[in-house]
Amino acid sequence: MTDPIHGDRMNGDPVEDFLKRRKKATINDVASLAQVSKKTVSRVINKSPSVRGETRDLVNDIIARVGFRPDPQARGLAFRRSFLIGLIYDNPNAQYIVNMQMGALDGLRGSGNELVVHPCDWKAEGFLDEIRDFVELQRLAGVIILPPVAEDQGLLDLLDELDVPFIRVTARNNDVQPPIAGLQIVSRDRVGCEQAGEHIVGLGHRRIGFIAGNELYPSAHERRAGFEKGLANHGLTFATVESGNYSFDSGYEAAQKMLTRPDRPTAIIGCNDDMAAGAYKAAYELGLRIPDDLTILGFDDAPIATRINPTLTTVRLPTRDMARMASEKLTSAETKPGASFIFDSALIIRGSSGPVPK
Amino acid sequence: MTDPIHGDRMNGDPVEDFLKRRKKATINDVASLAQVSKKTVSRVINKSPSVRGETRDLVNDIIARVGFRPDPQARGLAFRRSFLIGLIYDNPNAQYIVNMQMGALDGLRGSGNELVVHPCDWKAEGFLDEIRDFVELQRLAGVIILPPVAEDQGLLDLLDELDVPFIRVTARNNDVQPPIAGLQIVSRDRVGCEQAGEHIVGLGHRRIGFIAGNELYPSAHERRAGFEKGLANHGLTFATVESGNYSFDSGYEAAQKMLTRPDRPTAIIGCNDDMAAGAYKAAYELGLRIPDDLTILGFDDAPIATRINPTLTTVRLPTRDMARMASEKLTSAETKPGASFIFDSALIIRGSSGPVPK
DNA sequence: CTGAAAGCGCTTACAG
DNA sequence: CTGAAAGCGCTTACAG
Repeated sequence: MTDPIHGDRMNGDPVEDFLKRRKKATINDVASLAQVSKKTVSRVINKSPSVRGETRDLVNDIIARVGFRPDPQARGLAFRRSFLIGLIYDNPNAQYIVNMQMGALDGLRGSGNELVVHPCDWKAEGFLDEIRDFVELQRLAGVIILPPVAEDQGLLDLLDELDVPFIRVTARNNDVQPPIAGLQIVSRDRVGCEQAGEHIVGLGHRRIGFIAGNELYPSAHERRAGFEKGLANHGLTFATVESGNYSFDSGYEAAQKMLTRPDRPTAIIGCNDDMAAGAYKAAYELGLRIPDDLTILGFDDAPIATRINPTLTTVRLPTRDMARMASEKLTSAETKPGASFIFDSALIIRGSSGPVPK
Repeated sequence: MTDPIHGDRMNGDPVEDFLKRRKKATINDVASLAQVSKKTVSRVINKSPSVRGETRDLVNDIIARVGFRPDPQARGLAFRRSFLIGLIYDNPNAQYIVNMQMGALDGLRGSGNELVVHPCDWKAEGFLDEIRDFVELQRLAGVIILPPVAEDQGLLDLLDELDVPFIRVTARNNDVQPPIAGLQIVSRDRVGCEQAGEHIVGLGHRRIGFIAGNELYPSAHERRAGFEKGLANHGLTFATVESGNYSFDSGYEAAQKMLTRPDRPTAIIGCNDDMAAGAYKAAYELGLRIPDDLTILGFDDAPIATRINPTLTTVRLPTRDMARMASEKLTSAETKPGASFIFDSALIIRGSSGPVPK
């Protein structure tokens, strides 16, 4: 037995000898141990079909035994692109961001890509230049964009120009707003909101107030449409609507206005949990008990939803799953250009919604 | 004027000609335009002192005009390390994580490094192997470790072995616990907690309950020591202590126990905001008003602190600044080995602390 | 199906 | 103070 290929059966096995040197294996080591050219090893790494099965198995065996993993920097240099996925966002919701990061990482696991986070100031001048520098210099393998930046057409055009694959996360409903081309993860905020609307009507509420979000954001538009649909299913409309901007303070102020009117609503829907929590504060200050005197609903199922008293009835989106899908589809060769992936929201009933006060 | 070096004064300026090709400049382009070797350009990039001032200025001028930025992958390949900083953590506090990321990015800006996030499961088996793979494969330029993983001696040993620079964020007080070597950002949780202890004693409270964190965590130990010091300054000790684990639920249960006793405390301190919020829930269910019937304090100044009613008196740490310092010191050549950088916490008085009930 | 040569864009080690 | 050669660890383009 002096077969150099099956050297493991010999004394002085070259693979064992190599391992004794305790050095990280390179493609050259694998090539020489397998007695093929480095190009062939490269083909195996990149799953080229034009490698004889026997050769492939031999090379893979050596790769496994020496623990070879191709250097992403060297590969990146030759490929003219890195193995880095950029995550671009300008969003104040910390739990949302962390969920998205976790999900994106879930989808990247085993792909050889890493996640580079890139919070930004969407409204700053020079925003696009800054993104251009980032994407070009890092030669990103792909970009995931979160709302609301994901609605910036200028950014999308830039990424197209830079020829970097990207995927957007959005609540945009292409039946309502002009569709945007390209890969996207679409949340149907409307679905759970309609359930929520039905829910409070079912509890007997008839005077229902709504704290709106900025309707330039698809999420705000879709959520409102969903809540309205839920009411409309029973012939109702909002008794009163105040504008908000998704912030706690704006929710507080909007609720104050509604609750200090003589015909105050018996239920208030916030377009997100933070504004709903602001409505809690207004109710607290006015001595209104939740849900006995006032029902409140939100959207997001943020951590705060289960930490305020009573716990908040809200609508949840599978954010982590959405992000996992985003990174999977972004990095998969099978993904069809322009594909959309849809996720539904769902109502979560907790303690803040109760029967209409007599 | 046919001076090739100051070609910009001629017709057919070579730099202008190059720019017309609209291709990203490489070190070779800069070298040929500056009529020096690429090695000299390399020296300028890397701020080698052994370059004649005149040559350096000329090269820098060309670099600026063609917008040359060295390719991090190529540089990384030659340097045998990347320009990536890893952020390793296993921490459920989303706002804390986001703050740390923002701060770390603040400190990295302009350094040419990017931030690769690496949440992990500290208690999973194979944790260290997974970190080893990550650090080795990416050839990280440095690692930032957040609590509580930052207390894992096995991890620190591994990073030492891998010879990657790292810096820890910790609440560990080296006067109390055995010191850990290496770069560290140290928060003095004790300081603000002592202020907080003084604060409630000053409000007249004498029966004070404490919801502890896991005292294996330096933060939990230090905070407790600080609160106790604040009381001790006035000859007081905790009337009752319940254990907790930093979770909302554990705070809720601990507070329930304290508040259902006949000699219930008039003030409860939670070792973090989440547990304090749990105490709110217990108080809410028992019909106790805050702060009229019960004073509550927390630690963190998490988002929830200003979203619950009344707003929570708490202690704040400059988390973002700490992280900025971490990445600055980690990547700076001037940083002395083993240096510590100290940050104090501070009391923030809000609506949840009031005079002791009569 | 496989390989030798050249190249990705930088730096190190060595000269001078 | 500056440069020509070799190399980092991969892949592309071309042959065969």
